[in-house]
Amino acid sequence: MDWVSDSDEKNSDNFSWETDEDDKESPADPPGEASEAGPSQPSLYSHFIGMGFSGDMVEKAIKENGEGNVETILETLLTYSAIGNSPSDCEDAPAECPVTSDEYSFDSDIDTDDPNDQDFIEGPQEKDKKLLILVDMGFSPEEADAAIERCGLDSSVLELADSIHAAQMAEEPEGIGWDCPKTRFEAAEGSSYGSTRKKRSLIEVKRKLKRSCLSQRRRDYVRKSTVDFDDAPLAIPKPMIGFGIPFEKCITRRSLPEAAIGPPYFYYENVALAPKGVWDTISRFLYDIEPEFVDSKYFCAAARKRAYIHNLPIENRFPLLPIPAKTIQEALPMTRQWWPQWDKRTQLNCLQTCIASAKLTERIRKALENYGDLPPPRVQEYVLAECRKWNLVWVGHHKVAPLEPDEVEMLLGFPNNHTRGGGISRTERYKSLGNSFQVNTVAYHLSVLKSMFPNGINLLSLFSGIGGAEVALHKLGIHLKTVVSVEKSEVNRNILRSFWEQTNQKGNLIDLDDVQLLNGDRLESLMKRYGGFDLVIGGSPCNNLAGSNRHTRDGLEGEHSSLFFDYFRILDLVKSIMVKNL
DNA sequence: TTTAAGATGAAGAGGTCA
DNA sequence: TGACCTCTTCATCTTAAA
Repeated sequence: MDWVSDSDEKNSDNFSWETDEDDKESPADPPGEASEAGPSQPSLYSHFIGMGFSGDMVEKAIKENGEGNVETILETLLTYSAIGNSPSDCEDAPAECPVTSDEYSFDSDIDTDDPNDQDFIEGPQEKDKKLLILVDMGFSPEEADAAIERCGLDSSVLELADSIHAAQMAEEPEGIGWDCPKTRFEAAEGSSYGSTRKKRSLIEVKRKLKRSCLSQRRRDYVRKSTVDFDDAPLAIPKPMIGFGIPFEKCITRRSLPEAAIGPPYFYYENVALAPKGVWDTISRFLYDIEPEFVDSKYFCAAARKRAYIHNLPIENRFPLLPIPAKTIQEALPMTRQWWPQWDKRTQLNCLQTCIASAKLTERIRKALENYGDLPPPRVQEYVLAECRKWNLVWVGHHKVAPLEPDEVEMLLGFPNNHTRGGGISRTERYKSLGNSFQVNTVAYHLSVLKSMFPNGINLLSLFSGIGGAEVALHKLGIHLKTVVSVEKSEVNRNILRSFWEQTNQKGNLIDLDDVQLLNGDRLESLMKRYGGFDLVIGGSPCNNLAGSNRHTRDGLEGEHSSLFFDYFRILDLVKSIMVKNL
């Protein structure tokens, strides 16, 4: 077993794969300690730099839109990228596109008297930034430098990359590419040539620009009463069974957008009932794949409405055995003797991060103690409402209680005592469990990997939490050759480490604490050492999406939930690096 | 300093009914 | 079809207790 923590990386001289290059501060890295990454401007700045935009564009876009509006900043950046320095270019945009040169002109907003804008126009700093971005895109420094010489420093990164690509096309023979499936670039361009990393990025940027125009149009016209099919938000299917559930008739075939096909496999999860438009945006970024909406009540005794976007096959899925109980009374048999006839619940609601207080259960006991087995309707209604709200179960006569952490572990499909011990408090256990995957549900989706990777898989696990993905794969009997796990919470990292040790894993566990530190160089280094990733899995924070959040339900622009864009950024980098190394 | 308790609504889906 | 209603929701913040 080889386990390496992020802190060990920094402190150990034995960490051979970590080169000195990795220690150099990249412009994509936020300043300060890794664990301090947050919503501040440097973080946003590095966030978008990591996506391949120039520093000046990012600064300008943040200045225009404010720090809080991540999606608008992104759309502005995509617009900048496509129109480059020529506002007139945007006039060639589709007629319905509301982006005018007046609104999004890049040059026209430059104040030549402003030293900041002067830096933007020209300067060594700008050249360095463009060089770095091009290198990060996968071009060699020589190619990047030659392109700047050819096109001039005023050229946009997009134009420079186009120029490099043109030079590559002139040099490379035709017919090089993936055998099957087609690459995203091939799909987009109809080319027979296997894509380079940047070539695909260009297509993506252009595609997103088009979509950003559509999105802008959507914002402008959505208030009108006319119904446009394209503008209809994603509908949540009913029943919420995704492509199917065990032992029921399932959909076994689907057509993925071609841009989504190809290594690595990926699997993204978040709350299904997010604010309107969130899943449209997530889907748009994740290669236009339709989300699979699944309620875990079909897999266990608790509801958990989640959506999953993945490019996994959906044929020949199989469930984990034994099949978990699907009713409260079967899952928690000790409650049967106390369960009143007038409480018709058979399943629990979503298991959240907080539980009911002792005072509430005391109030319920007092409300019931004056009555026999059949309290009056108003008392029943009050008690049932609180029971549904807090997932209370009957543990005695007139006595309800919140679930114990062990019971939550069991309902979510984790091993007994998975989160217990090792210094974790009861409150932290509830919080970590409330934020985790339902293992049986995820395992059902991942089960198709077992026959595809008989010798095990390399896993990049983003926002790992308490290791729901790792547990699911382990329970499926899929050997974990290498797991690069990124999780900010030390408590959660300790839980995963404990799982790794308790289950005698023989593979490598590399443990990082901040997704924002995973830049192209570091990913390439990891992938070079371990041979790439077979699966990129993660569920980014839901804090700003969840209905329970009364304070900061800000959608994907929220402080925590905007980390989705890091999932996308990292996934796109992994795809690009793997294509490049084919 | 850490942990737990208690108070804090709103968004959105879905059902019913006129 | 739209108004109205019920139900559900991977949470956050402040304060008190240990």
